[in-house]
Amino acid sequence: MKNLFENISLKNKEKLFKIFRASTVKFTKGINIIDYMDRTNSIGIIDTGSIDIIQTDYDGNETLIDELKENDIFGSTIYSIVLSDECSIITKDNTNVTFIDYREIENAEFIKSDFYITFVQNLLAIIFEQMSFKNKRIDILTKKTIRNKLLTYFKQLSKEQGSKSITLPFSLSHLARFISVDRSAMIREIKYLKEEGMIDQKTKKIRLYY
Amino acid sequence: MKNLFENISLKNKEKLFKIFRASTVKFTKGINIIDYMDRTNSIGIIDTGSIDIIQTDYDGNETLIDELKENDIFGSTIYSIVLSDECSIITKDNTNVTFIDYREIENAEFIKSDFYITFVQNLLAIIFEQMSFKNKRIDILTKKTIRNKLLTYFKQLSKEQGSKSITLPFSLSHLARFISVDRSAMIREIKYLKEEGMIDQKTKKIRLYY
DNA sequence: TGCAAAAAGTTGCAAATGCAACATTTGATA
DNA sequence: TATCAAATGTTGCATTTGCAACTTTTTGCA
Repeated sequence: MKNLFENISLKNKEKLFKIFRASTVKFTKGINIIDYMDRTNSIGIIDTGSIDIIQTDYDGNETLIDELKENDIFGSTIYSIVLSDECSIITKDNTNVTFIDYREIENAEFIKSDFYITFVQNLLAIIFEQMSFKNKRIDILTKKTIRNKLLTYFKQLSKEQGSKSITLPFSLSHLARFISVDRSAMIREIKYLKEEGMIDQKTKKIRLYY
Repeated sequence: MKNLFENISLKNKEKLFKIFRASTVKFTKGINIIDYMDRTNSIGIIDTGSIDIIQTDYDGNETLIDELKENDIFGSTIYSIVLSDECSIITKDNTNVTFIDYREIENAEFIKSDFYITFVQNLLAIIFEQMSFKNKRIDILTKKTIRNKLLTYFKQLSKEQGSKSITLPFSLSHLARFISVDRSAMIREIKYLKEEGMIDQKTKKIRLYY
């Protein structure tokens, strides 16, 4: 996975930080970052660690909007409406985040320097990757039954891992949140899939027979 | 909405076309573009017209993955796994699409020219907008009931249109496909919302009371 | 290695949803 | 303006799902 400052020297990285009025902030586990950021114009890049973007609606239900890891980007420009008051950005580990002022991408002075172009290209690559990730999630979420959501996700993994034997990158509880269904209902559906001989499954190891 | 070639002269646009091995293709209504594109390395930009990205699974169910309009971008880099065989890209009108070779963004020779930077910045702006759109759709799709999907979507529109009186940008049938629920079940839920005094609705005009 | 917390798995039941098969209204156009 | 297609709206019913309340298993770590 590409890093935002890949192929950029430390010196030039510091220059970029100046251009973008960037600052790196260290958060401990379990902090809501949103209280620390300028909601209107800044983009956060995760240097190390990981965060969850969680929305809580009026009756207290929590939905996992997004989960971000190293090199992922978040911010009001990307989430716009989503990043409203009901939203929290919670660190899952000790996490370092670099905030840059998005507006400066458009009117930077050092615009013709090599490292500026490298930076923008890196940014582009990261965003493309995130786009792809989001499209895959939408592909799952638009399926109407838990069964089809699971099968779609398994097929995606199978393609990525190049095999009919796949390993889930996270726990089943986590998978349920990711595909946005009730955990127990999901496990029940997995049981049915096993009974019908569509899959074999033991915790995170799954073999597809379809 | 930003155009990919905003602030770029016709002459420079032509240079960019050369750099990116770009070509513009005219499609009539109802064509599946996917047959005409290099699936691995090209990005399509819609100059005029609109397209639907539709997935058909084994039992013939069609899901609307995405619907793109002028200036939107699509391509294998973005959709990766989604753009597999079950996927079709169908023109809804007469549509002009410019294909560029994505790899050339990274190793272009004219990299320091003004218009190249402008181009990349335009691309960035367009992608940010699409990201935001996708996040909003995920926000809706992760809601577990039709009611919450509707309320979430209405709230988004209300924020965008700056009013509690909103106008749907498309038909109700279309809305059902967008939030990926059964149309009749959705209309039933809208009826309940009206009965409970949460909203007023007449075709595309909706007033929120919550 | 033992213990507490997280994850996995089960089940009954009420509520929500999809589906099918209609009737009615709206809108485009010949 | 007559006509046909698309969109809207309605309803019954079977299926799917979420939810709650459990038990059992796994895992991290003191």
